[in-house]
Amino acid sequence: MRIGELARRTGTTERALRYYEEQDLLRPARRPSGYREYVETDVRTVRNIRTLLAAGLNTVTIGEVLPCMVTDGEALVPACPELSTVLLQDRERLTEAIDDLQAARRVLDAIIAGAGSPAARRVDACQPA
DNA sequence: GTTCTAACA
DNA sequence: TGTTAGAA
Repeated sequence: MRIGELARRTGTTERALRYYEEQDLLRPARRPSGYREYVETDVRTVRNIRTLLAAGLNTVTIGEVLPCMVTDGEALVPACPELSTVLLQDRERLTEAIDDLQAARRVLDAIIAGAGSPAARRVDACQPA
């Protein structure tokens, strides 16, 4: 099938599919015309890629993990034992990212709270934006 | 009408 | 990632 059909059947865009190929997540063959030719199993692969992307994994990690994943109906299930460590490591990365964002929010909250102080009365210093 | 590559107010 | 231009 060509890129348009795969995009339709996976709820993605052609742009995304070309990007996945660029990241070596998909290896579609080429027709003499230059058009990409996808196989039936690519439908499932693309769905798995999207699930992993939604889990916050980057394309490099997805490339490593993808071949070790088997789908059980709707669920993606790890098929290799070493996989759990990679996934747990990524979970830590997400936890750190969350901590950083929470710290940023605390700083912003402090600034917002300052809006009520006397120093905030210098309206002449405010630019219309 | 569909896809391709390349590039970015 | 969206979008678009220009070509096949």
